[in-house]
Amino acid sequence: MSVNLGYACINSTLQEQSKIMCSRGMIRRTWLAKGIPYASELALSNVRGLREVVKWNNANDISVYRITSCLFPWMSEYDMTRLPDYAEIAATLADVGHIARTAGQRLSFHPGQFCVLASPNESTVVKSLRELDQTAQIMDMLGMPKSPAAKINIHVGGAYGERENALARFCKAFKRLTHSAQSRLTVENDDKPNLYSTKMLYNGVYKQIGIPIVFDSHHFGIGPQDLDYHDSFYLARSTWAPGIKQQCHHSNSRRDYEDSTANKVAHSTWFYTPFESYNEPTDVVLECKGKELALFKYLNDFTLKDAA
DNA sequence: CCAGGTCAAGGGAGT
DNA sequence: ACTCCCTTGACCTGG
Repeated sequence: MSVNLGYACINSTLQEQSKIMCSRGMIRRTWLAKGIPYASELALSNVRGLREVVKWNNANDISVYRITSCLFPWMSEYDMTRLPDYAEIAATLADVGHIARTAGQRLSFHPGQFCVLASPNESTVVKSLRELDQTAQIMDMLGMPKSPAAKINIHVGGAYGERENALARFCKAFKRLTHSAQSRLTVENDDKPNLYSTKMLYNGVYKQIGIPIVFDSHHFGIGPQDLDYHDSFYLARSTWAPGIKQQCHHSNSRRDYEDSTANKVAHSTWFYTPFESYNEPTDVVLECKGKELALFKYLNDFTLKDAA
């Protein structure tokens, strides 16, 4: 099979059947009240949950999985090595990494909307650098390769109507990251016309600093329109070094298929169209509300039919 | 025990 | 300059 499918963050089966989670966090008020000891407790609980999810993925032949960015609550506020449970957390993560690598399961991260390397605001950049460095530190604890095989994927952001300047700021800020973070960073095309297309990322990021582009099929449809799907896919594909499998995202619009009142950028629960990869070997993270159950349904609806 | 309001962070769009 | 919105999913309170 040329396409390996994966899913993101929550395993609904484990969560519902066994209350296994890896994204327990706390709101600010609780953080101020309970602080580091509670953060440590939650982080340990989260990485133990992650171990169960990774084992489950192996047992279910799923070889692509995005880890939640909420593993360590309030991570930016402390040095992870100072958590009271650090030794056990680190040992658990090492075990998780071993389990994943042994089975050839590819793990990734996708920090969210607040991580903006291209921001004109220096304090936002500093916070973003820290988040990426710490995320890379978790990859290191997992024993994952320092390459986009273990990708940490983000959006460029910070456009303010001046994409050229923002792209330049992004590349400049990139150089301030640790090697561990630089080696794994990837950028993704956006879902708004005023943000970045695959082509803009190719010229403004890949040609400058050489990091790969994650092609998102759904964002392609609603972002800037400057290339067709085929050319966007192959342009993104050309940024992945030999030996490191291209990774893409696929989702369907909730508005188009499930709820006409939903925002067009919202994801559907299930899939109505398969990812078009032109039969190229690719890893695809499915983004949908149905999580791993939608992955199984996708396989049933599309892949098996194709094989028949 | 559950429903529903709330929630660190950035940025865009509309006024 | 201001407000509200984006997505997501878990927190947490009050009933």
